[in-house]
Amino acid sequence: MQLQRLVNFHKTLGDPTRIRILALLANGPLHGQALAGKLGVTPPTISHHMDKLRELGLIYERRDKNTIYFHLHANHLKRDVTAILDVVFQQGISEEQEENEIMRTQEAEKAAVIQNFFTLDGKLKSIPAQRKKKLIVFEHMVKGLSMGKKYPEKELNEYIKTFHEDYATIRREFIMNQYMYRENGIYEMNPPELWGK
Amino acid sequence: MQLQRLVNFHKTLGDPTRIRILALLANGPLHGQALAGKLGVTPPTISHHMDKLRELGLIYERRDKNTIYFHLHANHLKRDVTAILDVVFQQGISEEQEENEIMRTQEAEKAAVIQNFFTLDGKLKSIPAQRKKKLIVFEHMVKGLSMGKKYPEKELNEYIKTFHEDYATIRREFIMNQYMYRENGIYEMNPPELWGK
DNA sequence: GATCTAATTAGATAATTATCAAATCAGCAG
DNA sequence: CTGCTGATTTGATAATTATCTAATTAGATC
Repeated sequence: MQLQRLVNFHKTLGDPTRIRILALLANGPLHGQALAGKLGVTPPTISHHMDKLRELGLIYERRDKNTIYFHLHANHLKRDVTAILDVVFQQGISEEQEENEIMRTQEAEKAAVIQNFFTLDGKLKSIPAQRKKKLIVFEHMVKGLSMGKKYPEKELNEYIKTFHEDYATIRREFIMNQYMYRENGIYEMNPPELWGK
Repeated sequence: MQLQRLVNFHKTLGDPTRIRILALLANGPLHGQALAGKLGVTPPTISHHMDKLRELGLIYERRDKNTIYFHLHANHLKRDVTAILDVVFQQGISEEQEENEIMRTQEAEKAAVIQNFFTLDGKLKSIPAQRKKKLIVFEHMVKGLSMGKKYPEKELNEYIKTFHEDYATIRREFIMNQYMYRENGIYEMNPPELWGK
């Protein structure tokens, strides 16, 4: 349940090499040997750490020829870091960021949908049939992409595959629901005002 | 530095017994044997875990006769949990909670003062002479108390002592600057609007 | 001072794990 | 098919650490 995963999460972050890996990946993807070089350890050690980070859903990888590029799942990291507060205190986070009640309820609803449709390690169980829920799920996934960055179709597919194998359907939905737009094969995020319109 | 402390923090939270201790203390102070009983471990084990939690400044203790009550420093926990995001990403937290620029600047200023006047484990190095900085420091300390709760002078002293040994001066300042008020020996927080007035 | 209670310290054990070298695997380019 | 390159797996080692029992300390009470 909850506790064991929390323990794993913090145990995994409780290692200097792994924290440094996350910090390096925050500036963009890197392949294994590059990480090994920058950190002064051997490739097997990187493999070992990547296993643990992957288990938490904090990274995903994209392959190019023989080289595997590791990417940071920044939104997962941000989401999971405060999870311990939800366990230690009955309800999450602190008073000052409760904002107004409407926002809170909306967010709670979204959180519930995400809880339902994603596994603990961040995979999408299935695409919701209900439009409203579908949009919540898409928004969650799209938040892991960077505003202003250009994504070749192949890279976008790989990203979506970290959630669900049917990347083609989801990529099409991204466009249909205005989360992204395509310009001769290159994808880019729309501003949030357009999402779901 | 930063990194080693971050690692320690997460390593310490990476243990089920310690997380359960924090969750128990979130509902109010408990003494060692009570913790040992509820968790099904022996008192030495509790001592061991308390050492680690104390090192991080996540708990403080108050003695009553032979019994030592452990309290959770909830504000320290909340503060430290997201520290890793500041390290992994150059700047802290996420965009959506940046609020307006003025708030951000004020908060940054406060953070700088707190950084300067508190040690890493949450002790107050000295009482600032400048009034403005002093108020920031007091506000930080007062935030660890609970709104609406009544504090006997002795308990308030003990709390303040977890920051600085000169509890008498600081307790007096709390009153003079309207952070708290006293009613026949019992102290209680004022609403935030009055603080520093 | 003698005794009681609660906590801590000391010492031991078993489990976990970060790391490396060596071997193996998986694509890719001739 | 053959070799090349980067990643993973295997197996070993050293370090860390959660937990226990036994011994000790620190206050309080009588």
